[in-house]
Amino acid sequence: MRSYEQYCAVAKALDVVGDRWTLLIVRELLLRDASRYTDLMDGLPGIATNLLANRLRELEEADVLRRIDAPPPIATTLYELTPRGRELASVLEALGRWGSPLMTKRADSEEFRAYWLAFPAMHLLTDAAPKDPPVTIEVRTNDDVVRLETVDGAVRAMPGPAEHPDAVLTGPPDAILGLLMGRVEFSKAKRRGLRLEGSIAAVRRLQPVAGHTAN
Amino acid sequence: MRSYEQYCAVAKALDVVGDRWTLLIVRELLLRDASRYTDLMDGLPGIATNLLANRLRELEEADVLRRIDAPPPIATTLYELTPRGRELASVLEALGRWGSPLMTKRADSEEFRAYWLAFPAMHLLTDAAPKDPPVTIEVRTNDDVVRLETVDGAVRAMPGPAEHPDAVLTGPPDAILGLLMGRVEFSKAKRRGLRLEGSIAAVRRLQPVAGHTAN
DNA sequence: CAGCATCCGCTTTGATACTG
DNA sequence: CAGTATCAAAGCGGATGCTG
Repeated sequence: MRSYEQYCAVAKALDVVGDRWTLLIVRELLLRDASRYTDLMDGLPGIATNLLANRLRELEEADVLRRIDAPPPIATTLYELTPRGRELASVLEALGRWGSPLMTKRADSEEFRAYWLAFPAMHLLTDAAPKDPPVTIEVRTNDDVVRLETVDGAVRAMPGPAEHPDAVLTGPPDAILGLLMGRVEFSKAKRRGLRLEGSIAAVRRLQPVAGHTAN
Repeated sequence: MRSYEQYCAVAKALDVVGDRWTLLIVRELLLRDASRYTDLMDGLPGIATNLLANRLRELEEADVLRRIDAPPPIATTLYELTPRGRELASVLEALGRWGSPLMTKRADSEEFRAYWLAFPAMHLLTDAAPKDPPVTIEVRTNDDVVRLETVDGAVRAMPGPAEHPDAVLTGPPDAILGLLMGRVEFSKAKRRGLRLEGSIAAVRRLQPVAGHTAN
């Protein structure tokens, strides 16, 4: 992208990360850590392969990410954020918070990856009973599995199944997200295809932070 | 911009504000409140007039801003952010914070407006002596004047001159910003063209928040 | 197959000119 | 002042081809 040529910190930041796809590449690397080229392609449905290659080069020059040549057993290059790149987390968090009210019903055309749930889980949910023993909830959606865990009053999301989950949520992503964000009643979420095994109390421990219940 | 077609809050946000120039339009409206079309043109050096017209229409549809037809004496349309648009302040703040280390020496080609200083002043500076009586500093740069005031430990920036400033800083924007952000020594800032009238102690009350002294 | 580079049709951008 | 109209150039998306 052409520089804005403005002596302003916001414009300078956008000179680096304002290009199309750029912040979504950072999202992928924040959520999945070191990734292969093909992993990035899979997590960025719709991107053109030449464009991804260009962006990776630009972001490397801008010290946002670095490429590492994995040791012989793997034999592929990996991309990971630099410390400077990881500082973009606050930008992504603010954007995700602002975009959260737009996450209503999912259109059929919209792509989804289960690990994307880690973002709203971490930033938009808290544990309503932080003193109680931690809970683990397994979430199965889009043919993929993630687990949500309460840690010190916060909520963490990790890829893969849970060992002994307190609850298992299965169903379409918009029903699961609607329930967790308090936008959709449990009964309505069930009508949208949501299924619950285990403790509903464990699910109710996850509460949206103020300002995100509406809509 | 084409939608990313992803069921992800960050992608949804970027669908609305990810276009070129869009977040800078929001910056202008955050800093100057209701603005005329020509005011926006002036605060966005480099934008094409048709592009500004397009963006304003899109942002109005997205409930980010609204146009108000000012009463007869003014007889012009004004643009102002909606509450939803004002919530983008956190995104701009995160971007500005991240871009701040890039604000080193100003290139001759880079445009600058004095009121842009309000952003770093508000978000990146604090009052080191909040118990003491508040101070006012007048900043003259780029043929324009803004004043910085300490309020409850924070720093506020307002357009226009101060009545009885404790200090007056005059000089190029990068010297002023370098001094305030602690990146440039006072003596070096003077060599870059900075001039100080009044109390240097008043200026030293303004301290960068943690994480922004380096570089 | 992973990691690109090349080509091509289309859309967006930026510069300029023009209008009520 | 507040835009609209026009057009060349750049960027984007999709398909395909090349290399280890």
